[in-house]
Amino acid sequence: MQKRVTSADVAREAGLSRATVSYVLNGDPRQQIPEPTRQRVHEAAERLGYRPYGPARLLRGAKSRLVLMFTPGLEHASDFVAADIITSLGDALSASGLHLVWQLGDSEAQGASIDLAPAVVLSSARESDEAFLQLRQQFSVPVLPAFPGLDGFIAGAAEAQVEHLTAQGRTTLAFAAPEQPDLKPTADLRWVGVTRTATRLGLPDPVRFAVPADRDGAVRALSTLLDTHPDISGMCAYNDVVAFGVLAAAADLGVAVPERLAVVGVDNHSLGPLAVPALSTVRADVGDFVRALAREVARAAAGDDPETVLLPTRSEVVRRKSS
Amino acid sequence: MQKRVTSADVAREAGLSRATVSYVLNGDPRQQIPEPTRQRVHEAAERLGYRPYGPARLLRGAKSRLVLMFTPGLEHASDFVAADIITSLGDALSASGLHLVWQLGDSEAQGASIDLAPAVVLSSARESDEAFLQLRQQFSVPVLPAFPGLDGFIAGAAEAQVEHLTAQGRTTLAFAAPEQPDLKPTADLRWVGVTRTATRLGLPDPVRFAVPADRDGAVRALSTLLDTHPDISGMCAYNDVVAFGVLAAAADLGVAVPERLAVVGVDNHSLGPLAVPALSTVRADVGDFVRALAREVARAAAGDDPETVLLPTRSEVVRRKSS
DNA sequence: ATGAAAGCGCTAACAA
DNA sequence: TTGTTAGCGCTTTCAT
Repeated sequence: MQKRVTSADVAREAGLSRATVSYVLNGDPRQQIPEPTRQRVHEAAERLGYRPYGPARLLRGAKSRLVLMFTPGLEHASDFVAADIITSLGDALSASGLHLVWQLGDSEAQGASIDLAPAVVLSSARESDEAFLQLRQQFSVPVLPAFPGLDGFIAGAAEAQVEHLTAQGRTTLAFAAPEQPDLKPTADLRWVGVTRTATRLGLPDPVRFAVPADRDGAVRALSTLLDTHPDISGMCAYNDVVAFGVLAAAADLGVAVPERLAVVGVDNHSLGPLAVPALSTVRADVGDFVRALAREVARAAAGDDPETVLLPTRSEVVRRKSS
Repeated sequence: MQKRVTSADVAREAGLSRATVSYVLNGDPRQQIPEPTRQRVHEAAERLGYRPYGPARLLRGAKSRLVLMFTPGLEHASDFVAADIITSLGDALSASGLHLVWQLGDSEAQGASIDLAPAVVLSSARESDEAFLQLRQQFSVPVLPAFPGLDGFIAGAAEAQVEHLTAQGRTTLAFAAPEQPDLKPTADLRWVGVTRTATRLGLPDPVRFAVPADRDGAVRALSTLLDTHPDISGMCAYNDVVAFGVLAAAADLGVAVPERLAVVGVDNHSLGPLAVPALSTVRADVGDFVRALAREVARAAAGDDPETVLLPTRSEVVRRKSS
């Protein structure tokens, strides 16, 4: 553990005071430092490899430039557009001079919150979730939802699916739900969107069924469904991953897609175009949302009042071969 | 921005000194604090919602419990077993009281390194990479490769692929490379593994070809390949994602898999079992590696000497329908 | 234009 | 057993 290079070292090296060093390095506009002096400081800092020490700076009262995001797990990150959002949010925040870092888990911040001094905390949990509240009381900085308006977003995707299938002349629909218990809340939301839209369009009530994650299970589930409800001709999948399960089952059962059964997923998964047949899906443009969220985070980091940002509720169809 | 609750506040509330508060809260074994006093402190802290302030603690010289990991992008996270490794590494580190956080980008740490005081830094880059060196000079703490021995790991996967295909009686092989330029280095490594193993087994030289990310491009590429090299019967894909492209192209071209062409990917992608036909793949058990890496990181965090940890070089085949 | 010094919140050596 | 205090590295007011 090499000794830390401090601004005092730089000052000594440059033959100046610590104050001058600080002025130069932070470009304090209220000070007039002659050019030669600036040079001396910069050279000394360079020579010594000086890096300001964050904790001291923060202790002094500097505003943190760190944004800490909590996500339960990595799978979740490939869920909906999360990966997209996270990546582009990072970029957008950099533009405001903020740095996005990321922690797995939903609130195990106990330890991290000690060594970490974020300006803002983001959580993938809903504002009403236990995990979210825990974060609120763990941190003394603003805690924001990373995916505000998720409910409307989810329902919107379902709406787009149903409308699309209807436009293709498929009116008797099924909803393919995932089996994982932790996905239940989201799946329920999507299901509500599906049924509500079906009702609005005057379609028969859709049928909900669960698709096991394993292929054999998926085959059995689809087989049973089509046996008991032979009139079903359109399938809204919870997401593209579930849709892959449906496509696999259809292939194994010899069910022709889209002739016999049209399938639509959600999320625009990168492998969708490579499915057999290529998977139709639904996706929302989150560009505006991400930019707005980044603005919102920057505002919160600066201590300004929040402003409501919501995920889009409109999704557009990406039509491929499966529908 | 509410005023921060300090240990002085707790001391005042409890009618004690800051030192006593600190002793109690940190459970200093060298002090004998009577039980009633401890109670008073804990109650006061609880009542005020006191949380120790990290920066001050670190400034005082506490060792950071933070491990910062750099990953270029999220796609990379779905690459090889990275997602697996990262998730389980986080768990393993928690067991040692360390907290894994994560930053996208390879060295744009300029800013973050200021507000962040990690005990150890991990980078997905190779030790010889520019980005890696940059991190080394940016941080004054140990910087470790997150995927040490990646070269052997990659070559090992290729070896397993070739051996598997050979065992299936496929001796004239092709290697399906991705087109993305940033994947080139890794793809080259895999290619070397493929050719070397083929040579060792006395097979004819494999043929390398690039698979565009889009379906049409993939179809054209595969079509051309099979036209020019009609004797090819086995395909090693760079990874499962590329393998999906090959499967899609084969389906579109009416090339029977595995009868006409056996396909093997790498990574055990979660969608592999749902491909049409289910995708054979190759994967290494990284459990031991992750545990060893966690130990290594903990050791580095404690300032102990490093010990070499390497990714496994042996991969096992997950045989499914495509081979 | 530059320097001296205070203080952010915390821990630990030293006093009482 | 508990309190006093120095000092970690940094910024910034105030004095020179």
